[in-house]
Amino acid sequence: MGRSPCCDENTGLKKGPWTPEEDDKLIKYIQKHGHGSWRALPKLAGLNRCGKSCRLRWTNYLRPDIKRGKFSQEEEQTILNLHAILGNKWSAIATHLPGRTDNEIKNFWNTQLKKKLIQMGFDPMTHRPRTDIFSSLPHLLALANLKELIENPSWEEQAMRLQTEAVQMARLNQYLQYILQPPAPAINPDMAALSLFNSLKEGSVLSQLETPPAPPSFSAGGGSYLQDSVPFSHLPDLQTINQSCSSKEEAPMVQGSPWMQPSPPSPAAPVPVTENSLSNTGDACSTSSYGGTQMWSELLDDPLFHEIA
DNA sequence: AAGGTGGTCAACCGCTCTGAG
DNA sequence: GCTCAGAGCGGTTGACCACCT
Repeated sequence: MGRSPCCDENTGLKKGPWTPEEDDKLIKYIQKHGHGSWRALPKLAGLNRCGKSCRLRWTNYLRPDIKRGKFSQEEEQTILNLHAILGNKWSAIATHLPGRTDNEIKNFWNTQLKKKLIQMGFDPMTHRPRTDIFSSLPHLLALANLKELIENPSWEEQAMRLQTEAVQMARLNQYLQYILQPPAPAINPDMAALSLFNSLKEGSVLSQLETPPAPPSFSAGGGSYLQDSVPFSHLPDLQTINQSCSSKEEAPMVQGSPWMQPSPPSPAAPVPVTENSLSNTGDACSTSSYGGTQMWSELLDDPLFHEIA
């Protein structure tokens, strides 16, 4: 297979913007003969262009049924709806918007709709509330630390504190990698979570995110206690994330995720496995959400996040 | 007035898909 | 079933323009 040779060959064909004369030739030829074979068209029409270039010029610009100008509210909504279903299938989306070309829709999406969604706090790929907090956590924490550094005159204290927090963050990172890695290791992340989070709670930045403290009264079945006792318990269930992410539509987003890198078992000693914990096939799926939307929005409403932002 | 910056959009690049031989 | 040419598609680039400093 591979690439069409027509644009590959160094044939001295013209590139770049089309002149009105070229447009005129192309329009007249197609009106008279139809486009037929695009490859053959340039020669027949007397154009020093490759067929591909002619096709693009015609379909994206010269076609008589092209609708130009701003997208209407309805069109915008249609694009959003279709993109949520079809993803970046611009040509498929274009078939539902008479007079609009895939290129035009693609440009509109990239320059305007995408930004709008991001500003509204939605992931433009999944159309769901953004949940990439973990990926930006280090930056947020750095900002938080910077803020404190500026406000607090005691550099020695700050240095000590930062050092402690660095260790804690390293452990947190290790933990996150651990619970998000593939299921192979037969360990129970819930126990690790309890241990690690308890150790992180005192005096760390994490404690600022905390929900009211609760005793670690968990059942042997594992899992449910997290909901009650762990600072991040108001976040969505990672298993739900994984189930959601295993769907074909979202899968590409997690390929090669750093969260998937195998990592040594957490020092916060895991305990034998339960069936539930095993299904945690782990990727961050970091930019998407699902049933836990509300919980995420609660987190996002946390004053700390606003303060940092 | 000049230079910098950001947004828009036409056009290109390179890959995949499709159908004929 | 395989190969190849042509068509189509999505991502990216770069020219142009408007606005800002």
